[in-house]
Amino acid sequence: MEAELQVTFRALSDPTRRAILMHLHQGDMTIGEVTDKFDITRAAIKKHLTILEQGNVISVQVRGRERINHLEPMALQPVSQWINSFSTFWDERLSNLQTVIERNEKNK
Amino acid sequence: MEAELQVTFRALSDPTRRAILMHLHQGDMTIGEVTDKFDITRAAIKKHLTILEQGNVISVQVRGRERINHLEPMALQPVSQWINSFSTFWDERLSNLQTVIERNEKNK
DNA sequence: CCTACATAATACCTTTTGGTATTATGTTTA
DNA sequence: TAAACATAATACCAAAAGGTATTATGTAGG
Repeated sequence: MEAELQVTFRALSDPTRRAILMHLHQGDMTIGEVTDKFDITRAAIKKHLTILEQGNVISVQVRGRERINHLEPMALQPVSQWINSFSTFWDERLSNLQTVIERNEKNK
Repeated sequence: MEAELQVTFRALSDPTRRAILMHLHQGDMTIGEVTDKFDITRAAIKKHLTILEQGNVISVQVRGRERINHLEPMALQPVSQWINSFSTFWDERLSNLQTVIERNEKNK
């Protein structure tokens, strides 16, 4: 459990990797496509993608000679839960969400 | 904004530091008291506390010759918000929380 | 005031991280 | 099948991180 948490936290702890996740949020991308979004070499991007994959934050599908990188947002859940285990914070959030949910109900 | 996110993520990215936060969740502690919970030197603990302080995740109050370390759970909010910005995940969480809130309502 | 003790500061070492460069491998496609 | 192209693998470098050891400093209390 702690081990899982750690690989995920490690994956998220670098600004470049978080930026990659944001890009993948728009849709799946090959290594080359990801590289085009940044000013660093493909090999460096590849290293980041490997760490993201180890953290289960992305999944990779090999298609022909390409590797398609796909965001796995559910992997963020353990991190979110860890954060929410600090109850003071949790209570505060809960009341904020109450408002959000009520607003959603009205729009139905 | 990214800068703030980064210092917080950095603070959380180490297992020892997360364990320190869990201990501080029980109550404020001096450096010595925190050290007693671990098997590493006081100097190493102090370095971790400095990084936690830079991430605004704890605050420090100097009292006489002691430094009282205090948890600041609200600092986790930007990280939580970043995670929730991945909407697939968010939608899933929202419905879970709906359940939690409804249960709370019944207990009032 | 002076001694004991908690924290601070500094120097130093090892490992990890982020990156580049280069070479190899495998897959299309003309 | 050969050439072009995308990814993989390896070696290497510099900087940062995590840690210990040691010395300095400041504060409480007898």
